[in-house]
Amino acid sequence: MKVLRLHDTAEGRVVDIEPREPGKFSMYVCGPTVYDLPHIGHGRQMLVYDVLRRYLEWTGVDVHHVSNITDVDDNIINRAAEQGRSTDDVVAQYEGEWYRASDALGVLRPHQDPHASAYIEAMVELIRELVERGVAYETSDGVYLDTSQVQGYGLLALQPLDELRAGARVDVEEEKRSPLDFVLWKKAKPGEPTWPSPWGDGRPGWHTECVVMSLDLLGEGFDLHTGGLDLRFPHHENERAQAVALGRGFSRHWMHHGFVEVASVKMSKSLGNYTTLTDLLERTEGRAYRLLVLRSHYRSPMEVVPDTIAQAEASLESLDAFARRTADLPAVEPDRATLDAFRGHIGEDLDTPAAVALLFNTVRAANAALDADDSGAAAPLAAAAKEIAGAMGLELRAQADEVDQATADLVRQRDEARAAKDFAAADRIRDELVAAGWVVEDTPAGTQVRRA
RNA sequence: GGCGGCGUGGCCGAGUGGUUUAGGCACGGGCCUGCAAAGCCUGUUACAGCGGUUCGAUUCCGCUCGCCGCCUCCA
Repeated sequence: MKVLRLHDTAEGRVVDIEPREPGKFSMYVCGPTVYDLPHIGHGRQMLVYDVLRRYLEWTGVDVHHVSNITDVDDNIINRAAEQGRSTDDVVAQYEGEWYRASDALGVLRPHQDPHASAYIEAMVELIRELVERGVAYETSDGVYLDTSQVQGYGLLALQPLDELRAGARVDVEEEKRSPLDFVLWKKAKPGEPTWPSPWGDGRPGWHTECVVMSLDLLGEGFDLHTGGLDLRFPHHENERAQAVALGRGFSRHWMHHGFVEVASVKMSKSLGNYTTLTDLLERTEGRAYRLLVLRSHYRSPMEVVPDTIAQAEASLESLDAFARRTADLPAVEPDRATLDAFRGHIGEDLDTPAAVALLFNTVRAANAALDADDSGAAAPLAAAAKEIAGAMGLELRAQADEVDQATADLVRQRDEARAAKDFAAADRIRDELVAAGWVVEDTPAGTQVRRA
Protein backbone atom coordinates (compact mmCIF):
# COMPACT_ATOMS: atom_id res chain seq x y z
CA MET A 1 0.00 0.00 0.00
CA LYS A 2 1.15 3.49 -0.79
CA VAL A 3 2.07 5.46 2.27
CA LEU A 4 0.57 8.64 0.94
CA ARG A 5 -1.46 10.18 -1.81
CA LEU A 6 -2.08 13.92 -1.84
CA HIS A 7 -3.92 16.45 -3.93
CA ASP A 8 -1.17 18.15 -5.90
CA THR A 9 -2.19 21.68 -6.81
CA ALA A 10 0.05 21.66 -9.85
CA GLU A 11 -1.72 18.62 -11.26
CA GLY A 12 -5.15 19.39 -9.93
CA ARG A 13 -5.69 15.84 -8.72
CA VAL A 14 -4.74 13.39 -6.04
CA VAL A 15 -1.43 11.76 -6.91
CA ASP A 16 0.85 9.14 -5.44
CA ILE A 17 3.59 10.76 -3.45
CA GLU A 18 6.85 9.06 -4.17
CA PRO A 19 9.56 10.80 -2.21
CA ARG A 20 12.88 11.84 -3.66
CA GLU A 21 14.51 9.33 -1.34
CA PRO A 22 12.63 6.25 -0.19
CA GLY A 23 11.77 6.41 3.48
CA LYS A 24 12.40 10.11 3.69
CA PHE A 25 10.16 13.10 3.16
CA SER A 26 11.19 16.72 2.82
CA MET A 27 8.55 19.37 3.33
CA TYR A 28 8.65 23.14 3.27
CA VAL A 29 5.76 24.83 5.02
CA CYS A 30 5.37 28.46 4.04
CA GLY A 31 5.62 30.20 7.39
CA PRO A 32 4.38 33.44 8.88
CA THR A 33 5.35 37.03 8.43
CA VAL A 34 5.72 38.00 12.05
CA TYR A 35 4.07 41.38 12.42
CA ASP A 36 0.85 40.50 14.28
CA LEU A 37 -0.74 37.84 16.43
CA PRO A 38 -1.45 34.56 14.66
CA HIS A 39 -5.11 34.08 13.74
CA ILE A 40 -7.22 30.96 13.79
CA GLY A 41 -6.46 30.35 10.11
CA HIS A 42 -2.79 30.14 10.95
CA GLY A 43 -3.79 27.65 13.60
CA ARG A 44 -5.41 25.49 10.98
CA GLN A 45 -2.28 25.70 8.89
CA MET A 46 -0.05 24.66 11.76
CA LEU A 47 -2.32 21.72 12.53
CA VAL A 48 -2.85 20.46 8.99
CA TYR A 49 0.85 20.14 8.30
CA ASP A 50 1.55 18.89 11.79
CA VAL A 51 -0.89 16.06 11.14
CA LEU A 52 0.76 15.31 7.82
CA ARG A 53 4.18 15.19 9.44
CA ARG A 54 3.05 13.15 12.42
CA TYR A 55 1.29 10.65 10.22
CA LEU A 56 4.36 10.15 8.06
CA GLU A 57 6.55 9.77 11.10
CA TRP A 58 4.05 7.35 12.56
CA THR A 59 4.42 5.18 9.46
CA GLY A 60 8.17 5.24 9.93
CA VAL A 61 9.09 7.91 7.41
CA ASP A 62 12.00 10.19 8.26
CA VAL A 63 10.52 13.67 7.79
CA HIS A 64 12.56 16.79 7.28
CA HIS A 65 10.27 19.71 8.09
CA VAL A 66 11.36 23.26 7.34
CA SER A 67 9.20 26.31 7.92
CA ASN A 68 10.40 29.85 7.46
CA ILE A 69 9.94 32.97 9.51
CA THR A 70 9.59 36.04 7.33
CA ASP A 71 11.24 38.81 9.28
CA VAL A 72 11.92 41.23 6.43
CA ASP A 73 8.72 42.66 5.05
CA ASP A 74 6.64 45.78 4.45
CA ASN A 75 4.12 44.82 7.11
CA ILE A 76 6.82 44.56 9.73
CA ILE A 77 8.37 47.85 8.71
CA ASN A 78 4.97 49.54 8.81
CA ARG A 79 4.10 48.05 12.16
CA ALA A 80 7.39 49.16 13.66
CA ALA A 81 6.92 52.65 12.28
CA GLU A 82 3.36 52.89 13.59
CA GLN A 83 4.39 51.85 17.04
CA GLY A 84 7.66 53.70 17.12
CA ARG A 85 9.83 50.71 17.74
CA SER A 86 12.43 48.69 15.93
CA THR A 87 11.61 45.99 13.41
CA ASP A 88 13.71 43.59 15.46
CA ASP A 89 11.47 44.27 18.40
CA VAL A 90 8.31 43.60 16.39
CA VAL A 91 9.77 40.42 14.97
CA ALA A 92 10.87 39.12 18.36
CA GLN A 93 7.47 39.72 19.89
CA TYR A 94 5.36 38.11 17.21
CA GLU A 95 7.69 35.24 16.52
CA GLY A 96 7.36 34.50 20.20
CA GLU A 97 3.58 34.67 19.96
CA TRP A 98 3.62 32.37 16.97
CA TYR A 99 5.52 29.64 18.74
CA ARG A 100 3.57 30.09 21.95
CA ALA A 101 0.39 29.38 20.03
CA SER A 102 2.02 26.55 18.11
CA ASP A 103 3.17 24.91 21.33
CA ALA A 104 -0.28 25.30 22.86
CA LEU A 105 -1.71 23.44 19.89
CA GLY A 106 0.76 20.64 20.41
CA VAL A 107 2.32 21.28 17.04
CA LEU A 108 5.80 19.85 16.53
CA ARG A 109 8.33 22.56 15.86
CA PRO A 110 9.93 22.44 12.44
CA HIS A 111 13.39 20.93 12.33
CA GLN A 112 14.59 24.25 10.97
CA ASP A 113 12.96 27.66 10.85
CA PRO A 114 15.13 29.81 8.59
CA HIS A 115 14.76 33.58 8.88
CA ALA A 116 14.82 35.73 5.79
CA SER A 117 17.24 38.15 7.44
CA ALA A 118 19.84 35.41 7.67
CA TYR A 119 19.63 34.67 3.96
CA ILE A 120 19.98 38.13 2.41
CA GLU A 121 23.39 37.45 0.92
CA ALA A 122 22.21 34.21 -0.59
CA MET A 123 19.19 35.99 -2.01
CA VAL A 124 21.39 38.69 -3.53
CA GLU A 125 23.46 35.94 -5.07
CA LEU A 126 20.39 34.28 -6.54
CA ILE A 127 19.08 37.54 -7.95
CA ARG A 128 22.49 38.30 -9.43
CA GLU A 129 22.45 34.96 -11.16
CA LEU A 130 19.02 35.70 -12.58
CA VAL A 131 20.24 39.07 -13.88
CA GLU A 132 23.29 37.42 -15.40
CA ARG A 133 21.12 34.93 -17.17
CA GLY A 134 19.14 37.79 -18.59
CA VAL A 135 15.83 36.77 -17.00
CA ALA A 136 15.80 39.63 -14.52
CA TYR A 137 16.13 43.34 -15.18
CA GLU A 138 16.80 46.45 -13.19
CA THR A 139 14.53 49.48 -13.02
CA SER A 140 14.77 52.72 -11.12
CA ASP A 141 13.28 51.19 -8.03
CA GLY A 142 14.36 47.58 -8.08
CA VAL A 143 15.10 44.37 -9.89
CA TYR A 144 12.30 42.36 -11.51
CA LEU A 145 11.92 38.89 -12.90
CA ASP A 146 10.94 38.75 -16.55
CA THR A 147 8.23 36.14 -16.31
CA SER A 148 7.88 35.92 -20.08
CA GLN A 149 11.21 34.13 -20.15
CA VAL A 150 10.26 31.50 -17.65
CA GLN A 151 9.38 28.19 -19.18
CA GLY A 152 5.89 27.19 -18.14
CA TYR A 153 5.20 30.27 -16.07
CA GLY A 154 1.65 30.13 -14.73
CA LEU A 155 1.48 26.47 -13.76
CA LEU A 156 -0.07 27.27 -10.40
CA ALA A 157 -2.22 30.10 -11.71
CA LEU A 158 -4.56 27.45 -13.10
CA GLN A 159 -5.73 29.68 -15.89
CA PRO A 160 -4.37 31.12 -19.13
CA LEU A 161 -1.91 33.91 -18.48
CA ASP A 162 -3.40 36.30 -20.98
CA GLU A 163 -6.64 36.19 -19.03
CA LEU A 164 -4.74 36.78 -15.85
CA ARG A 165 -3.10 39.78 -17.34
CA ALA A 166 -6.39 41.09 -18.65
CA GLY A 167 -7.85 40.97 -15.17
CA ALA A 168 -4.89 42.27 -13.30
CA ARG A 169 -5.00 45.78 -12.00
CA VAL A 170 -2.61 48.23 -13.51
CA ASP A 171 0.48 48.17 -11.43
CA VAL A 172 1.80 51.42 -10.08
CA GLU A 173 5.20 50.35 -11.28
CA GLU A 174 5.15 51.49 -14.88
CA GLU A 175 8.67 50.30 -15.54
CA LYS A 176 7.70 46.69 -15.32
CA ARG A 177 7.72 45.03 -18.70
CA SER A 178 4.68 43.01 -17.83
CA PRO A 179 2.19 43.21 -14.99
CA LEU A 180 3.12 39.63 -14.20
CA ASP A 181 6.75 40.48 -13.55
CA PHE A 182 7.52 40.64 -9.88
CA VAL A 183 10.08 42.36 -7.73
CA LEU A 184 13.19 40.50 -6.62
CA TRP A 185 15.00 43.41 -5.02
CA LYS A 186 13.50 46.62 -3.67
CA LYS A 187 15.80 49.60 -3.66
CA ALA A 188 16.02 51.36 -0.33
CA LYS A 189 13.57 53.98 0.81
CA PRO A 190 14.33 56.25 3.75
CA GLY A 191 13.93 54.72 7.17
CA GLU A 192 13.85 51.12 6.04
CA PRO A 193 16.24 48.34 6.96
CA THR A 194 18.63 47.77 4.07
CA TRP A 195 21.34 45.47 2.90
CA PRO A 196 23.97 46.08 0.24
CA SER A 197 23.62 44.70 -3.27
CA PRO A 198 25.02 45.25 -6.76
CA TRP A 199 21.93 47.40 -7.41
CA GLY A 200 22.43 49.55 -4.37
CA ASP A 201 21.16 49.21 -0.84
CA GLY A 202 17.75 47.69 -0.43
CA ARG A 203 15.96 44.53 0.54
CA PRO A 204 14.69 41.43 -1.17
CA GLY A 205 11.16 40.98 -2.45
CA TRP A 206 8.96 38.52 -0.66
CA HIS A 207 9.03 35.76 -3.26
CA THR A 208 12.76 35.12 -3.12
CA GLU A 209 13.38 33.99 0.43
CA CYS A 210 11.52 30.71 0.22
CA VAL A 211 13.37 29.69 -2.92
CA VAL A 212 16.76 30.23 -1.37
CA MET A 213 15.94 28.78 2.00
CA SER A 214 14.10 25.71 0.79
CA LEU A 215 16.81 24.82 -1.69
CA ASP A 216 19.51 25.45 0.86
CA LEU A 217 17.99 23.31 3.58
CA LEU A 218 16.07 20.69 1.63
CA GLY A 219 17.99 20.62 -1.65
CA GLU A 220 16.79 20.43 -5.21
CA GLY A 221 13.70 18.41 -5.92
CA PHE A 222 12.44 18.36 -2.36
CA ASP A 223 9.15 16.59 -1.89
CA LEU A 224 6.49 19.05 -0.86
CA HIS A 225 5.85 22.75 -0.67
CA THR A 226 2.77 23.83 1.23
CA GLY A 227 0.76 26.84 2.23
CA GLY A 228 -2.62 28.49 2.25
CA LEU A 229 -4.76 28.54 -0.84
CA ASP A 230 -4.05 32.22 -1.26
CA LEU A 231 -0.35 31.57 -1.66
CA ARG A 232 -0.84 29.41 -4.70
CA PHE A 233 -0.65 32.35 -7.04
CA PRO A 234 1.30 34.47 -7.33
CA HIS A 235 3.54 33.70 -4.36
CA HIS A 236 4.25 30.06 -4.98
CA GLU A 237 4.23 30.45 -8.71
CA ASN A 238 6.82 33.18 -8.39
CA GLU A 239 9.01 31.03 -6.21
CA ARG A 240 8.79 28.30 -8.77
CA ALA A 241 9.57 30.74 -11.56
CA GLN A 242 12.87 31.70 -9.97
CA ALA A 243 13.95 28.11 -9.53
CA VAL A 244 12.93 27.27 -13.09
CA ALA A 245 14.74 30.32 -14.44
CA LEU A 246 17.88 29.12 -12.70
CA GLY A 247 17.50 25.61 -14.01
CA ARG A 248 17.11 24.23 -10.50
CA GLY A 249 14.73 21.48 -9.55
CA PHE A 250 12.20 22.86 -7.12
CA SER A 251 9.39 21.26 -5.16
CA ARG A 252 8.06 17.99 -6.60
CA HIS A 253 4.55 18.54 -5.21
CA TRP A 254 2.35 21.41 -4.05
CA MET A 255 -0.23 21.23 -1.33
CA HIS A 256 -2.60 24.01 -0.33
CA HIS A 257 -5.10 24.14 2.48
CA GLY A 258 -8.48 25.87 2.71
CA PHE A 259 -9.61 28.74 4.83
CA VAL A 260 -11.25 29.23 8.13
CA GLU A 261 -14.54 31.08 7.97
CA VAL A 262 -16.43 32.80 10.70
CA ALA A 263 -20.20 32.74 10.27
CA SER A 264 -19.65 31.58 6.68
CA VAL A 265 -17.71 34.69 5.87
CA LYS A 266 -14.02 35.00 5.36
CA MET A 267 -12.62 36.36 8.55
CA SER A 268 -10.97 39.71 8.39
CA LYS A 269 -10.23 42.57 10.66
CA SER A 270 -12.33 44.94 8.61
CA LEU A 271 -15.37 42.69 9.00
CA GLY A 272 -14.86 42.62 12.73
CA ASN A 273 -14.88 38.85 12.89
CA TYR A 274 -11.15 38.56 13.15
CA THR A 275 -10.18 36.04 15.77
CA THR A 276 -6.68 35.60 16.97
CA LEU A 277 -5.36 32.19 17.76
CA THR A 278 -3.86 33.67 20.87
CA ASP A 279 -7.32 34.66 22.14
CA LEU A 280 -8.81 31.33 21.22
CA LEU A 281 -6.14 29.41 23.07
CA GLU A 282 -6.69 31.43 26.20
CA ARG A 283 -10.26 30.19 26.28
CA THR A 284 -10.01 26.80 24.61
CA GLU A 285 -7.76 23.84 24.96
CA GLY A 286 -5.45 23.36 22.01
CA ARG A 287 -6.61 19.77 21.60
CA ALA A 288 -10.19 20.93 21.05
CA TYR A 289 -9.10 23.13 18.19
CA ARG A 290 -7.05 20.28 16.79
CA LEU A 291 -10.10 18.05 16.86
CA LEU A 292 -12.17 20.73 15.17
CA VAL A 293 -9.58 21.02 12.42
CA LEU A 294 -9.37 17.25 12.04
CA ARG A 295 -13.12 16.99 11.60
CA SER A 296 -13.05 18.87 8.32
CA HIS A 297 -11.04 18.02 5.24
CA TYR A 298 -8.00 20.24 4.86
CA ARG A 299 -9.07 21.55 1.47
CA SER A 300 -12.59 22.49 2.54
CA PRO A 301 -13.64 25.70 4.17
CA MET A 302 -14.06 25.32 7.90
CA GLU A 303 -16.49 27.09 10.21
CA VAL A 304 -15.05 28.38 13.45
CA VAL A 305 -17.64 29.99 15.68
CA PRO A 306 -18.30 29.59 19.41
CA ASP A 307 -20.77 26.83 18.66
CA THR A 308 -18.39 24.66 16.65
CA ILE A 309 -15.68 25.17 19.24
CA ALA A 310 -18.09 24.06 21.96
CA GLN A 311 -18.97 21.01 19.90
CA ALA A 312 -15.32 20.09 19.59
CA GLU A 313 -14.80 20.56 23.31
CA ALA A 314 -17.73 18.27 24.04
CA SER A 315 -16.48 15.51 21.77
CA LEU A 316 -12.99 15.85 23.16
CA GLU A 317 -14.42 15.37 26.62
CA SER A 318 -16.07 12.15 25.54
CA LEU A 319 -12.73 10.91 24.23
CA ASP A 320 -11.03 11.76 27.49
CA ALA A 321 -13.81 9.98 29.37
CA PHE A 322 -13.04 6.97 27.24
CA ALA A 323 -9.36 7.26 28.06
CA ARG A 324 -10.18 7.33 31.77
CA ARG A 325 -12.45 4.36 31.44
CA THR A 326 -9.87 2.30 29.60
CA ALA A 327 -6.76 3.44 31.44
CA ASP A 328 -6.44 0.23 33.40
CA LEU A 329 -6.98 -2.14 30.53
CA PRO A 330 -4.02 -4.43 29.90
CA ALA A 331 -1.55 -3.19 27.32
CA VAL A 332 -2.12 -5.15 24.13
CA GLU A 333 -1.41 -4.79 20.44
CA PRO A 334 -3.80 -2.31 18.82
CA ASP A 335 -6.52 -3.80 16.67
CA ARG A 336 -4.96 -4.42 13.30
CA ALA A 337 -8.02 -3.76 11.16
CA THR A 338 -8.54 -0.37 12.77
CA LEU A 339 -4.97 0.66 12.10
CA ASP A 340 -5.22 -0.50 8.51
CA ALA A 341 -8.41 1.47 8.01
CA PHE A 342 -6.73 4.50 9.52
CA ARG A 343 -3.84 4.23 7.09
CA GLY A 344 -6.29 3.94 4.26
CA HIS A 345 -8.01 7.15 5.28
CA ILE A 346 -5.07 9.38 6.04
CA GLY A 347 -3.03 7.95 3.21
CA GLU A 348 -5.71 9.03 0.77
CA ASP A 349 -5.21 12.79 0.69
CA LEU A 350 -5.20 13.21 4.45
CA ASP A 351 -8.82 12.25 5.01
CA THR A 352 -8.93 13.20 8.66
CA PRO A 353 -12.76 13.40 8.81
CA ALA A 354 -12.91 9.72 7.94
CA ALA A 355 -10.17 9.00 10.45
CA VAL A 356 -12.07 10.86 13.15
CA ALA A 357 -15.22 8.93 12.30
CA LEU A 358 -13.18 5.74 12.58
CA LEU A 359 -11.88 6.90 15.94
CA PHE A 360 -15.37 7.45 17.31
CA ASN A 361 -16.65 4.18 15.89
CA THR A 362 -13.74 2.38 17.51
CA VAL A 363 -14.40 4.10 20.81
CA ARG A 364 -18.04 3.09 20.66
CA ALA A 365 -17.17 -0.52 19.88
CA ALA A 366 -14.73 -0.61 22.79
CA ASN A 367 -17.28 0.95 25.13
CA ALA A 368 -19.88 -1.55 24.05
CA ALA A 369 -17.43 -4.37 24.73
CA LEU A 370 -16.77 -2.98 28.18
CA ASP A 371 -20.49 -2.69 28.83
CA ALA A 372 -20.67 -6.39 28.00
CA ASP A 373 -17.77 -7.08 30.38
CA ASP A 374 -15.64 -8.21 27.50
CA SER A 375 -12.38 -6.45 28.24
CA GLY A 376 -10.60 -8.94 26.02
CA ALA A 377 -12.38 -7.46 23.04
CA ALA A 378 -12.19 -3.92 24.36
CA ALA A 379 -8.45 -3.77 24.98
CA PRO A 380 -7.19 -3.97 21.38
CA LEU A 381 -9.88 -1.54 20.25
CA ALA A 382 -9.02 0.91 22.99
CA ALA A 383 -5.34 0.58 22.15
CA ALA A 384 -6.10 1.24 18.48
CA ALA A 385 -8.24 4.28 19.30
CA LYS A 386 -5.45 5.79 21.35
CA GLU A 387 -2.92 4.88 18.72
CA ILE A 388 -4.69 6.58 15.83
CA ALA A 389 -5.62 9.60 17.92
CA GLY A 390 -1.98 9.93 18.89
CA ALA A 391 -0.86 9.55 15.28
CA MET A 392 -2.91 12.66 14.53
CA GLY A 393 -1.38 14.48 17.46
CA LEU A 394 -4.39 14.05 19.72
CA GLU A 395 -3.29 12.66 23.04
CA LEU A 396 -6.26 11.36 24.99
CA ARG A 397 -6.07 12.27 28.63
CA ALA A 398 -6.84 9.74 31.36
CA GLN A 399 -5.12 11.85 33.95
CA ALA A 400 -7.38 12.88 36.80
CA ASP A 401 -7.46 16.49 37.96
CA GLU A 402 -5.63 17.47 41.12
CA VAL A 403 -8.02 17.10 44.02
CA ASP A 404 -7.55 19.25 47.12
CA GLN A 405 -7.88 17.79 50.61
CA ALA A 406 -11.32 19.30 51.32
CA THR A 407 -12.70 17.83 48.11
CA ALA A 408 -11.08 14.47 48.81
CA ASP A 409 -12.76 14.46 52.20
CA LEU A 410 -16.15 15.13 50.61
CA VAL A 411 -15.59 12.34 48.12
CA ARG A 412 -14.77 9.96 50.95
CA GLN A 413 -17.81 11.05 52.95
CA ARG A 414 -20.00 10.54 49.93
CA ASP A 415 -18.67 7.03 49.38
CA GLU A 416 -19.34 6.25 53.03
CA ALA A 417 -22.86 7.63 52.78
CA ARG A 418 -23.53 5.58 49.67
CA ALA A 419 -22.13 2.47 51.29
CA ALA A 420 -24.54 3.08 54.17
CA LYS A 421 -27.31 3.69 51.62
CA ASP A 422 -27.79 7.16 53.03
CA PHE A 423 -28.64 8.58 49.62
CA ALA A 424 -29.94 11.88 50.96
CA ALA A 425 -26.52 12.60 52.39
CA ALA A 426 -24.79 11.30 49.28
CA ASP A 427 -26.87 13.58 47.07
CA ARG A 428 -26.27 16.54 49.34
CA ILE A 429 -22.52 16.02 49.13
CA ARG A 430 -22.74 15.63 45.38
CA ASP A 431 -24.57 18.96 45.14
CA GLU A 432 -21.82 20.51 47.21
CA LEU A 433 -19.14 19.15 44.90
CA VAL A 434 -21.00 20.28 41.80
CA ALA A 435 -21.41 23.73 43.29
CA ALA A 436 -17.66 23.80 43.80
CA GLY A 437 -17.13 23.20 40.11
CA TRP A 438 -16.65 19.45 39.96
CA VAL A 439 -18.22 16.87 37.71
CA VAL A 440 -19.19 13.89 39.84
CA GLU A 441 -19.31 10.36 38.48
CA ASP A 442 -19.94 7.10 40.25
CA THR A 443 -17.73 4.27 39.11
CA PRO A 444 -17.02 0.78 40.36
CA ALA A 445 -14.07 2.37 42.14
CA GLY A 446 -16.29 4.86 43.94
CA THR A 447 -16.96 8.54 43.44
CA GLN A 448 -14.76 10.18 40.84
CA VAL A 449 -14.51 13.93 40.38
CA ARG A 450 -12.99 16.11 37.76
CA ARG A 451 -13.07 19.77 36.93
CA ALA A 452 -16.18 20.85 35.07
C1' G B 1 -14.74 40.92 -15.80
C1' G B 2 -11.72 36.08 -16.01
C1' C B 3 -10.47 31.57 -13.44
C1' G B 4 -11.01 27.93 -9.38
C1' G B 5 -14.13 26.01 -5.48
C1' C B 6 -18.37 25.57 -2.25
C1' G B 7 -23.96 25.38 -0.93
C1' U B 8 -25.96 18.36 2.86
C1' G B 9 -30.69 16.96 8.32
C1' G B 10 -31.39 21.89 14.70
C1' C B 11 -25.67 23.02 14.36
C1' C B 12 -20.89 21.29 12.34
C1' G B 13 -19.19 17.92 8.67
C1' A B 14 -18.03 13.39 5.28
C1' G B 15 -19.77 10.79 1.16
C1' U B 16 -22.28 8.43 -2.93
C1' G B 17 -25.79 7.31 -9.63
C1' G B 18 -30.15 3.03 -6.94
C1' U B 19 -29.83 -1.64 -2.30
C1' U B 20 -27.74 -0.63 5.22
C1' U B 21 -27.00 6.88 2.15
C1' A B 22 -20.11 8.60 7.70
C1' G B 23 -18.91 10.83 12.25
C1' G B 24 -19.48 14.65 16.02
C1' C B 25 -22.58 18.14 18.83
C1' A B 26 -27.63 19.17 20.36
C1' C B 27 -32.46 17.28 21.43
C1' G B 28 -36.24 13.06 22.38
C1' G B 29 -37.13 7.75 23.84
C1' G B 30 -35.14 3.16 26.00
C1' C B 31 -31.36 0.19 28.84
C1' C B 32 -28.07 0.68 32.88
C1' U B 33 -27.87 3.50 37.71
C1' G B 34 -30.48 4.23 44.66
C1' C B 35 -30.87 8.94 41.62
C1' A B 36 -27.42 10.97 38.42
C1' A B 37 -23.05 11.10 35.33
C1' A B 38 -20.52 8.13 31.87
C1' G B 39 -21.66 4.27 28.50
C1' C B 40 -24.82 1.38 25.20
C1' C B 41 -29.37 1.01 22.02
C1' U B 42 -32.68 4.10 19.37
C1' G B 43 -35.40 8.41 16.92
C1' U B 44 -35.49 13.25 14.10
C1' U B 45 -34.21 11.10 7.45
C1' A B 46 -31.08 16.09 4.58
C1' C B 47 -28.67 17.03 0.19
C1' A B 48 -29.77 25.82 -2.41
C1' G B 49 -33.53 26.64 -6.69
C1' C B 50 -35.06 25.49 -11.78
C1' G B 51 -34.38 22.52 -15.93
C1' G B 52 -31.86 18.29 -18.52
C1' U B 53 -29.47 13.23 -19.12
C1' U B 54 -30.97 8.42 -16.93
C1' C B 55 -35.16 2.91 -15.70
C1' G B 56 -33.40 5.84 -11.38
C1' A B 57 -29.66 11.89 -9.18
C1' U B 58 -28.25 14.54 -3.41
C1' U B 59 -24.35 12.36 -6.60
C1' C B 60 -23.58 13.70 -14.03
C1' C B 61 -24.77 18.28 -17.35
C1' G B 62 -26.81 23.40 -17.94
C1' C B 63 -28.76 27.80 -15.90
C1' U B 64 -30.10 30.89 -11.59
C1' C B 65 -29.24 32.48 -6.62
C1' G B 66 -25.90 32.74 -2.35
C1' C B 67 -20.96 32.23 -0.41
C1' C B 68 -15.44 31.58 -0.54
C1' G B 69 -10.67 32.09 -2.99
C1' C B 70 -7.14 33.92 -6.77
C1' C B 71 -6.09 37.69 -10.58
C1' U B 72 -3.25 43.05 -5.52
C1' C B 73 -0.30 42.11 0.73
C1' C B 74 -2.59 37.59 2.87
C1' A B 75 -2.66 30.79 6.05
